[in-house]
Amino acid sequence: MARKKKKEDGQGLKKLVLLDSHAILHRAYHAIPDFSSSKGEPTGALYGLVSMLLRVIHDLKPDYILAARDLPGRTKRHELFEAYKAKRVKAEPELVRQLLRAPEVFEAFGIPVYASPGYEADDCIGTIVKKLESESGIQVIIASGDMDTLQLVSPKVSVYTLRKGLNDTVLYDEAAVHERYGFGPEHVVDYKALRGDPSDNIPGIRGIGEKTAVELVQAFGSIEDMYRALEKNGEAFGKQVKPRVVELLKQGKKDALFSKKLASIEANVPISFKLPEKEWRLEEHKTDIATLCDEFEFRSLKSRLDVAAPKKGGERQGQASIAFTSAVQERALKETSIALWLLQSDLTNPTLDDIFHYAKTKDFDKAREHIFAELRETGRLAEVFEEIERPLIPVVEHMNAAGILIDSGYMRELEKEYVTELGKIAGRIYAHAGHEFNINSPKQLAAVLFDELKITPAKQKKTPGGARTTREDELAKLSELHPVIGDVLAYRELQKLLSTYVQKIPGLVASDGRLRTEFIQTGTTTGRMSSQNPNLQNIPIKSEYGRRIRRTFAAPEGSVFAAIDYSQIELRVAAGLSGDEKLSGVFKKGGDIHAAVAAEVFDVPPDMVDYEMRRRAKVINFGILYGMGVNALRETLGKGVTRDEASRYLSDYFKNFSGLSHWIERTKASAARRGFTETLFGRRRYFPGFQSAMPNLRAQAERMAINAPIQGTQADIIKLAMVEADKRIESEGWREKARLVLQVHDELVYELDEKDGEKIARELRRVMESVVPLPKLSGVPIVAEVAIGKNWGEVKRIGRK
DNA sequence: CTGTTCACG
DNA sequence: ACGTACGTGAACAGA
Repeated sequence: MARKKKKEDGQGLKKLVLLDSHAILHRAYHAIPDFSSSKGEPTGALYGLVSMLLRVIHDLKPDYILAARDLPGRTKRHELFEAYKAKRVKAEPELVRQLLRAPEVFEAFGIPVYASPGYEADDCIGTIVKKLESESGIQVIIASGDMDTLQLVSPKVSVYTLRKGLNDTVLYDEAAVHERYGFGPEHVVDYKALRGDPSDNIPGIRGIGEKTAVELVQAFGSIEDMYRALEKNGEAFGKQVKPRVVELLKQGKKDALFSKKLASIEANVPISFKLPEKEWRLEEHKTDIATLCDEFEFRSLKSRLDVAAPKKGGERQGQASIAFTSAVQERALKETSIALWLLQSDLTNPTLDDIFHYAKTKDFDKAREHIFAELRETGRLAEVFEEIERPLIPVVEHMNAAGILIDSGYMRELEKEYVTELGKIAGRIYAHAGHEFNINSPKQLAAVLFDELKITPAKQKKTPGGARTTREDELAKLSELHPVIGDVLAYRELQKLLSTYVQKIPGLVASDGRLRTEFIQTGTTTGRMSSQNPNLQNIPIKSEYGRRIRRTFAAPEGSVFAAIDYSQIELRVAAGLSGDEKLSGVFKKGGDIHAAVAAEVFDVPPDMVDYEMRRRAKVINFGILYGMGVNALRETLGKGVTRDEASRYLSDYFKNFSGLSHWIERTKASAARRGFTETLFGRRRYFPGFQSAMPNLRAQAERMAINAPIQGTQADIIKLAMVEADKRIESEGWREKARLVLQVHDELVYELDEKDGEKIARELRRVMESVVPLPKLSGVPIVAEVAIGKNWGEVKRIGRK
């Protein structure tokens, strides 16, 4: 299977990997700063280099490997521009020591290194690439620590680079460059010419940032074409480009043309390049690499090489073994980083280095042993690992791989509409202000509102940094004072939705139409998951403009979405954990929890609870979950509620729900005494700073200590539900009919076969509701609701039947 | 790179 | 008298 796939991918081409040695070393040096051998010699950059080489060999399975490097001394670019790479000349001695030893690594791997005095590695790479492009049958992949070589991408050339840290790699081919920038590789230099590149000291045009540069290149292509358009017909140009930008372009023409020269990679470096006669084989270099790993004390890297003696035949045997051990290693790294996170919940998404650091060893096997031994000592944490986190790994992997279908056409419609609307609102704001300014700048906005328009808040709130705040909730209080406030609030909402979602998502959709996030199992201190690149756990819903964004999340032909969410799960958990009889009683009886609590707190019969009473009860209910104090409650209730009233609400609440009140006190005390809190299933969160003398810090720790077991138990429950639901899908034979696509803390979204959707959804709900045995939560039932629809924005509740 | 703001639960 | 709600990720401005 794997072999066949490989052939199709490669289309019969030989793969050549071209490495930028120093770029990788620099990157690795900063990612792993304080790695050293037992003799105290710094080895982080070298470790990163070897790790990257092994990764490249495993991921790309090259037929040839070459490298290029810079030589010390002035380059052609220095002659062009004195400041060029000024920031880089002073490398730290720890890095220099490692740069000097890098040739040993390439020697061991049997990789030839090209260099030419006066030229940079990129230029050597450019030259080699150009020579190879005319040669048929070779596919080139440039492996680099930065994005400088993107301009070389072509149908036969792609760039393999590190997104962040050392483990997250990405492969840019032409389509990926288009996806990332909205223009092709041939215009990457034009983009740099405008925007500049601070890390390379390419100036660009001051005042033009990423966004403007992208727009200009998309509109005009090369900067030469752009300036031609500007000079030939300034009026037409002015219609397309903001006056401010036109002015910057005129002023900065010299800078732009010069920057383009600096950013351009040369293809005429005098090197005698010839394709090696023999293809590169891992098998032939294994012994040398192993010796090198011993020398540098890279035990875990050596173990990636350390496989059973190759069997006869199969020319790719060596590489297949590496692929296999690497997969095993990755899984072991996962199983281990989760364990570490359970022990140290503040250490979200721990890396290999965190593991080494914690276990005080660079031997992976020893580190793993150490961490799991500690986990077993705590007893219940080991259970959380075995029962919840470990079985969850494949479920999350599947969810990440599945992605979710996006209706890109609809998204583009939204973009047009939002852009138009935003323009109108901005126009009104400028009219009020009497001039244009950057509404996105809190500083400029504050100046306009508070100085120029003289809008005076009753109480001028400050940001933590001391500036006058322009936060939504503070501005909302001023809406009666000036009509511009409403426009500013509307502008903010739309601008946020537009830039964060509507304009961002289409560029992230893969060629199969699906958007893939990375759900991180260890992403929070409380036990919840997080989602990134992009974050799909904060897709809007509250406003109509926001809800329409959810409508672009679509079920494919023949499928429906089922969104199954827990109903008031945190409050139920609080009732269950505390065992508070009244609160538990309300949940056992069923019905409207906020109204029921209002009846108790305001001491009226249930049918006398009005809208405002229910609203206040709801605010208090949520506040309790976060350990809210009197002042925060007063502020959140709003509507002129006084401090005394707020204080009375709280005391009435705790008088009524004394079980909850006692639980809160017990939890605080226990956190202070033991240094951690525990969820229903035994997950811990540690509080190192609980003993702080400063009252505000202590209060903050107390609030966290109340919230952690509640939020954490909720996380336990939904994670367990994900595992159990997956088991059910397997045992019922629903693999083809049901797949989990999203988890949003209290909600699971499945893509279900249209015909059996309702049936399957009801069963999954039952699974979600039954993962916690009733007595475990003082008899408080866990309830989930099912909603079904063709897209995420239009799911409709279905009954229980 | 930090501070501010804001989307979600 | 006061800086007081928990947990995230992301865009943008400005240094």
